[in-house]
Amino acid sequence: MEAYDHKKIEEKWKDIWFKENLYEAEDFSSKPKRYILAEFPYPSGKAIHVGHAMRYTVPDVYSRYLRMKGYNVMFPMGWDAFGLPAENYAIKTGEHPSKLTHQIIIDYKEAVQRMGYSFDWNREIATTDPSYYKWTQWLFLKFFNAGLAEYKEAPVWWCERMKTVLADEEVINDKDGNKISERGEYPVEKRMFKQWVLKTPQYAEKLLEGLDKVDFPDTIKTAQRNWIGKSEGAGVLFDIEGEKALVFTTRPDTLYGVTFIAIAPENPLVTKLIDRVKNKEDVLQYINKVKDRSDLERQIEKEKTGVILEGIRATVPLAGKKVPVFVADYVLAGYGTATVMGVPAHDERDFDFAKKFNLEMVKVIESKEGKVEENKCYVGEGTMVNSDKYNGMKSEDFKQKIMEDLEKEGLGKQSTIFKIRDWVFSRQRYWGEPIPLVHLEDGTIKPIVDVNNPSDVKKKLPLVLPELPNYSPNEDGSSPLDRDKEWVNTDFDGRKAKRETNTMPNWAGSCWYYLRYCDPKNDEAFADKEKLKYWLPVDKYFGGAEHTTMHLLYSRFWHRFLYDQKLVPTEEPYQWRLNGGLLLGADGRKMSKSYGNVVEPGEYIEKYGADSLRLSICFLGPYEDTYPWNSNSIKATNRLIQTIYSLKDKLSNDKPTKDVEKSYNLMVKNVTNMIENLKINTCISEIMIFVSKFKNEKKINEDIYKGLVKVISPFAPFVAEEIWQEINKFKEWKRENSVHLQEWPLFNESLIEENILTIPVQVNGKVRTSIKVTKDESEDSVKERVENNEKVIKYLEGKPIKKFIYIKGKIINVVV
RNA sequence: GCCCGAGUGGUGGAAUGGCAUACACGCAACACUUAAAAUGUUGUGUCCUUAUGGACAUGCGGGUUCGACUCCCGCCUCGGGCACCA
Repeated sequence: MEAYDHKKIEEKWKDIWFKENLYEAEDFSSKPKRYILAEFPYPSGKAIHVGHAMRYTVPDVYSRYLRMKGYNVMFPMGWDAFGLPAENYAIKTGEHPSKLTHQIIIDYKEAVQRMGYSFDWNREIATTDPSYYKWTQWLFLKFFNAGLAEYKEAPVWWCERMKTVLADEEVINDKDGNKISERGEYPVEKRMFKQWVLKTPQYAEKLLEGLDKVDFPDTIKTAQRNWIGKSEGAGVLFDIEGEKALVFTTRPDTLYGVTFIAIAPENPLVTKLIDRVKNKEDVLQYINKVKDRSDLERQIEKEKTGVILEGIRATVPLAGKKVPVFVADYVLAGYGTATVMGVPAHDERDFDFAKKFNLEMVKVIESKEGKVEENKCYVGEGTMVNSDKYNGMKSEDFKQKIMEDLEKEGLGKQSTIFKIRDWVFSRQRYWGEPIPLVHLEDGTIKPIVDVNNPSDVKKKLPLVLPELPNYSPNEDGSSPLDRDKEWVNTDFDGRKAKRETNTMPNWAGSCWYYLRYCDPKNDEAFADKEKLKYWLPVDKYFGGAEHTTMHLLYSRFWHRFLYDQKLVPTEEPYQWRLNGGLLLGADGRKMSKSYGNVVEPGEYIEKYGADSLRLSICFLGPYEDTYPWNSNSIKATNRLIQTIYSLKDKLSNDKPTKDVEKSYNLMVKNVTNMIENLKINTCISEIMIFVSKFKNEKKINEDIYKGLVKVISPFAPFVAEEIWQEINKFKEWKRENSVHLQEWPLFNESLIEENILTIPVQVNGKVRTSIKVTKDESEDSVKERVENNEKVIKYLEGKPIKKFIYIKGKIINVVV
């Protein structure tokens, strides 16, 4: 009897599988395809941690299972190696990012291979590889040519610490409500900058519609819907001293309750009106003051602020009433038309503002539930009052009616607006894809290549990122690439030109990586159309919750645009999505070096083996939940493996006992169903239950043992292969003999079913005893026996039976 | 404030209308051992009871049902997202 030596076993199979590329996915195979994707890692430290192991183990188990079920499975892996995480790490270590990412990729690859993940290494990609980012640049130009990429001056988030702008999605709130960067958690502030943006709002409607067609958890769908933020309402034209002011409102039914107009300090209307304003100095002073206030200050300010434009009046359309006009910073510059019609009686914010400035309140909706108190704000629906000829209408009906009437007069129309903003797509950092555009001296911007001309593309792309010895960011917010004058100064059709020096954000490469996996080595196109047609959409996409409104939304946006360009065959990239939970430190806090609670998988692989680690990760609980790391559970899973391994010394051809046969078939049935439904944690329980029965047998039936080895092979691939080779007495390694290319075992339902069942008997819903019934016994016969059962009689206490319920094979309930 | 999600033993969790607490961890006792570790066996929701047995328990309060962790209504707590979005 030899002891289980995980080190020897795992080292051996890791190398053999890699050399063979055992898990190759075949383009155009006649087998049904399954595209299983787990988000690729971005290198931001020197080694993978156990959190990565959690993210990849479950998808790997599932991929391995599908392969054994006869699917042509693509389960690819790559490296998202551009961007801030890698560059910040490079700065910290003093190593050049290009050298550092190269080394990290080698380390990560070794680490994931040690975990036994069944990736198809022929499809490995790295976003930093020029042959990859050539196509990131090409795709960007598609956006540019379609008018969806624009160079635009706008208030954007600036991170002083990282010296770069960030997208809205990359800015989060800390515990105190301060705005910080998602990456690094540094403070950020709004600043005016000229930046490249991709116009996501133009795809807002399509991104919303697409959500109805995919199988995502509700949490993701609602989070994306909230982020896109669709509001339906009306655009209404007000006249302000001869200037047209468009107001967006979701409540046109409150039009007759308008008692003031408020416009954002940044609204250009202010400039148009300012010379006619009597208190010009006050207004300018207010605008200046507001400009210096951060968004945070604006938010925490309890009282609303603003200033009246003296001598200026607005006319409410249809009503004809004249109302005062204010500049107020509760009106946001970036949303709607930056102009609000103030209805204090029916909007909380307008109410607060009106109270502060002692403005008139006009109630136009009477609540259904009865009279609304004077000087209270009522936001519900009801009956119209104080609204001229419309009095008495239901507010819901009036909403329609007023829009029609406004439209007739050319004073308004239905309109829909979205919260989602332009996606700020340029960064003032070195480690990203260069944007393939040039600026001519007359200010025009041109792509460096005609994307529709293959020979031009071949000649001019990729635009390679120059090797800057000093890649640190500039203090003034310009790009480090600006310093490389030789690179910057170029020509375009014989004219002098300067290259665009901003780089793309770290999200760029991940927007389309799942497309590249379908055809990773193509030099003529980002991917072959037929291959995309074969593989897409991604059938199961596993990733992190933190990407819900970032990568997951961005890549849906790219994909939908590419679909409209007829470059991809499906409307949506991912058919199904599951967000994985986190693995916390043993102390229940987020794993972090500063807490000293980071768990390195290497330590556990060393001590117990990757198989044990994989099992204990699977066993923790559902994939989508978050858990503190518990090093004890790996001891249990290690014990399980040792037990299974030792059973091979008791092999025999003797018939198995009925009990073992039943238990085995039940285990196979349950594990099969559970993997299909991705309930991986309970699979381990089922295996444990069977093994603890099986191990007590004096002799181990060989066929059943082989079945067991196949069942554990997706979970513990190394030890399964080792046992499989040995018990089949394969002299030398042959690819087709790998346990991982075998067929998933079948189960025999008839061996699981029992003829005699033990059924619990309830009296008034409480279990009091149980009786044995045969499978086909009639209800009458069961009833008779229950009625005569001693215990039942005792609990009936002589009362007559009101109702007798027998759910076949499950339960009996006697009601008195 | 609004929108999602979740609350089950000492701990991770199982059970989607049918025997609540599977499977583990931890703990305790015992066996093996000079001893410890490892391993194995048994026990382990709470309360009453010597036992047999019984009562109560899935955040709280109601409801539907023969039967509710599961479905419905109202709260509480925690986690996450959005947040002056007109």
